[in-house]
Amino acid sequence: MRLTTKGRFAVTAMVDLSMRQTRGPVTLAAISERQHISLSYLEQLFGKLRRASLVSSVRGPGGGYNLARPTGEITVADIISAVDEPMDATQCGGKENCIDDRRCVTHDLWATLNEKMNDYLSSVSLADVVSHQQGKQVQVIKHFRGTEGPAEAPAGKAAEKVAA
Amino acid sequence: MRLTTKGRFAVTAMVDLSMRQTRGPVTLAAISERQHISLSYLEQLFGKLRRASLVSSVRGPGGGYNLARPTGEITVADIISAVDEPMDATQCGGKENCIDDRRCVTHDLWATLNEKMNDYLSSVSLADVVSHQQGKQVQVIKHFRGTEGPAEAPAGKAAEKVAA
DNA sequence: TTATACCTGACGAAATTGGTCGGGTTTTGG
DNA sequence: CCAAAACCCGACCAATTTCGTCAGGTATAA
Repeated sequence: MRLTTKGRFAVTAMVDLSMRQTRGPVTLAAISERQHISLSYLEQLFGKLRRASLVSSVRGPGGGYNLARPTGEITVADIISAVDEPMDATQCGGKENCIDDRRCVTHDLWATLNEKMNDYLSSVSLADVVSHQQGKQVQVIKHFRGTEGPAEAPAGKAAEKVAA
Repeated sequence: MRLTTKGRFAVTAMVDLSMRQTRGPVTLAAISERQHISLSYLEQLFGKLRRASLVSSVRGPGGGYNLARPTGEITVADIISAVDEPMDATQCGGKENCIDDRRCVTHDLWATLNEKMNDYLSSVSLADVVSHQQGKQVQVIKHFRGTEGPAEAPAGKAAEKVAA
């Protein structure tokens, strides 16, 4: 899990998409204009997002992008790991042939920290970010109640956290 | 708060230092050998760590580095922000002249997320990492400690915090 | 006084970032 | 049918960052 401006662009674009998609597909051109991200860069990012099944595309005039899942089921971690390839960080490349006797210290160290980071970012959904962004706080969760089916653990937890 | 391999090297080195410093200062050469990080790169990193008052140096033979504070009082966030200059991310550079009417969306969005990230990494101390690393599996962290009050304040506050 | 070890700055190759360009392909609507 | 809208794709590029080398310093214990 790497955290760079690239991931930020992606999350920013996805938040924009979340807030507009109520009326059909959203074009990259519109996102580009609103968020001041170059169209070509957005195309690269959304190519990855599509391949990661986070968005779906509609081609032709009137087309654009839709979220592939409800906002409550897409996490910040999903987005970031879709566009930022994971940094390997353990120079032994996952093997256990590190010269040290008991696996190089970095192994478990980063595995643990990575996991923690991922846990956290996985607990923040697009819905959380959007609702907070709109100043409405937790209201969005109520909105979803009937239509969403059984609420997932991460989303619900995140909602509590934001509410707290 | 950026998260790259550079920060990982720094944390790795600091963990190594933590585990060895019981018997006097630790030389960079020793860390270099154990963690397979080049000596010159370590010197750059420790220059920053020293300037951030996270370590203190002892020159001359028998010298090396010591932690400037007990392991429980140095957090992962301290280390990372010492070596990774913060990513600015809001292309308006903190100004409010973003072309959008109501401050570009990225502003409050990243201020909030940044704050959350920082809260988490600030809740993990070197002592936590080391004890977990040594297989003790001490119930890792008491994280989620602070985040109650400030998080939900209207966006302006978070922005201020980051700007400060 | 010498070896140890920190300290500093300049320099560089490689990767990443953020973006451009020039082409496609699919689909709507006139 | 045909043109325009929009996604799709790969090559390419400047700037920056990453990771590291090199060549010197300076402080200090032995």
